[in-house]
Amino acid sequence: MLLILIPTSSDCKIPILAWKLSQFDIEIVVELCFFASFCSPPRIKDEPDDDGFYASPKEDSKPLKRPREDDDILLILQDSKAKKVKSKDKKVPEADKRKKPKKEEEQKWKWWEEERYPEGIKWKFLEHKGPVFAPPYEPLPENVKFYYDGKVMKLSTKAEEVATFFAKMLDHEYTTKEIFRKNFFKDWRKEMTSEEKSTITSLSKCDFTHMSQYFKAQSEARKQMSKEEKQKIKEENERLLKEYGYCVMDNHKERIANFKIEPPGLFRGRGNHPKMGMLKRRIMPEDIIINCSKDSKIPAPPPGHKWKEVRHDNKVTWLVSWTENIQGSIKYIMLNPSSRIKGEKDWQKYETARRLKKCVDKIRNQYREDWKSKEMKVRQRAVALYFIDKLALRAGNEKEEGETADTVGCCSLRVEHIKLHPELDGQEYVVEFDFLGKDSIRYYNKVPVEKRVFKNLQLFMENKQPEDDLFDRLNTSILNKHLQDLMEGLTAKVFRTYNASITLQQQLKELTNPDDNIPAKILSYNRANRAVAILCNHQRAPPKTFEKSMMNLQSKIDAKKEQLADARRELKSAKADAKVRRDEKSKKTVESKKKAVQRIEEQLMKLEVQATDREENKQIALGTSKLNYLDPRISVAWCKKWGIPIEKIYNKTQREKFAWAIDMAEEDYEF
DNA sequence: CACTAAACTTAGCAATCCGAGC
DNA sequence: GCTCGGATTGCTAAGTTTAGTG
Repeated sequence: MLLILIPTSSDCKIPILAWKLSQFDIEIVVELCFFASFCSPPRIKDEPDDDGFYASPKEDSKPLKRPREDDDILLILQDSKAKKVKSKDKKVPEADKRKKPKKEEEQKWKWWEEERYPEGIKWKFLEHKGPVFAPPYEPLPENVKFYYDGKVMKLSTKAEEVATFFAKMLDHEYTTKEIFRKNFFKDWRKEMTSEEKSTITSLSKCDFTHMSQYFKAQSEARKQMSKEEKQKIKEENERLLKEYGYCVMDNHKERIANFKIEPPGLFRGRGNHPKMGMLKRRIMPEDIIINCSKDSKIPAPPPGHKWKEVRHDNKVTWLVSWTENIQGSIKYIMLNPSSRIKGEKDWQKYETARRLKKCVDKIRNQYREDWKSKEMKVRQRAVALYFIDKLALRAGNEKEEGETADTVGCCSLRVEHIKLHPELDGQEYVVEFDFLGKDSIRYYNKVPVEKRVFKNLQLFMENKQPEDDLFDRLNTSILNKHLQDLMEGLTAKVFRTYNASITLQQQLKELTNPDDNIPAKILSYNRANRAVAILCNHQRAPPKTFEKSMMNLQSKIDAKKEQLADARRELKSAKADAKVRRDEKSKKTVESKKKAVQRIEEQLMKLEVQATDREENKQIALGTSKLNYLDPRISVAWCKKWGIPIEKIYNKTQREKFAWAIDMAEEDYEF
């Protein structure tokens, strides 16, 4: 198929083209959206309305995709921004290729205006300097003592290093925990000489307090350092960043996210982790796998050392990897979120969620049907999916017992995690959830559900022990396979992304009051954001200084109120004065007093809004959803629509991460 | 199909930074 | 200039999903 489109004004033609194509090939539509969204204001919302692909039963049976080999689409635009869009595996005559704008280079490279690589290929050229290793251990000064059983004991360097890890944590509650102490002691002994091992047989006889004091003094000293010294450290860090913090990927210099190797220390998992206190060992060059281009300058290992391996795999995005010793998992050094490779993926994630939007109704109807299935497996799948959709639960992979904290997600819920209330507080069929999720954050919620769901849950729980799986015929793999059949690229987490983003969009619509001033509008934004955070259960520990800071803010408000009262009094008397005198000067005074009152009113309002916002945010973390779940184009569009500076919503880092969205979304963007 | 390894995203907390108010 | 406290950044653990294997 060859299609040539010559629009007169680029704005209106794209959707029409998309419409026509959509009847043939979904993939192409996606690419066109991509295209449409950069060549002119994104008009994705104008895409054909759904039913084409999903809603109509007729379309349903048809394969979503047809072989791409036949497709060769070429768009030629007359406008200067001409770009080509072609199907991945076909060549387009070289002559038609227009040079990308040169010299726009590094400053702000708009990777989103470029063609994407074929599936699987992550880069063509990659060069970097390798990782920065943790600084070597510096033995304690002679005068800092360790005591065993009341007596001074000089430790070998290795044993001492591990001891310092413990000493540095002495104030933490977890050094009192049995598991932590047991794990620590076991691993510490492995680092001891045989004499040390035979002497040090009990952790409770170890006295780290002197060491601990020394470290406290050290960190105090660090705070007290002179400006020059601090400046020097800062410069050293900048040098390190400059040298190791960037790589070259396909002609562009890109920021690396974590170029420093994690230093050794004691592992402290989240929650009740069975491995807490274990020694996280020092990573050496011999542990490191380097990934880069064959034809790049390969990073040199530190003198006297070798890399474990150097490979050239452009099917992956990481630059460096090593295996960590606590869980035996692999750790990676990868690029910053502002990089092309992360940004594209992020963008794609939201596009997948938007595709779900088009077929979510159908999927919902489907799982509601499945609640009635005669197959247990299907019913369980359908109820689980309902939870994932309605409550934004995570998928819930099974975990190896004893390796990690006991936490669950949807598929791994156990009978003990829910309670069924046929009636509760005047509501029917209430399910009470109470479990620890990711990071051992508690999920607690009472949710009225459909009668069918309730009955199914009763069925699933029959003859089971509290510690049995609620969905015993289901796991994430089964669920995701099913989802894949419902929509290409659909997995459990897409529901979280979709529901988060659609909630933000809908809440913004509902909460934004056109007459509000900017701070009040931002409060509305934060409230919409908060609704999402609550949905996703993004909690935080109330800041330690919360109460105090609230009090401070309140006193500021009180002060401002007084100030306002004063200003009003002054205005009043000025007015009275002006009435008597009737001269220019007193009129001017009235004006300026009026202005002052207004200014103070605004300040007061701002403070009050701030107080409300903070109070409502006490235990809610907004960052996670903002960064990972909310399509940034929704926020950008909202800002444009209401004239809110984007800086009020996204800080510098966030603006870098979302540069693509800030550049392409217009005020009419719809998720 | 079950199992595991690998790759990549998502997560909360602690350390650090930085600017407003003294 | 200095200090306090909120904002930002860094850190790395803990998830999800995919790919590979027998």
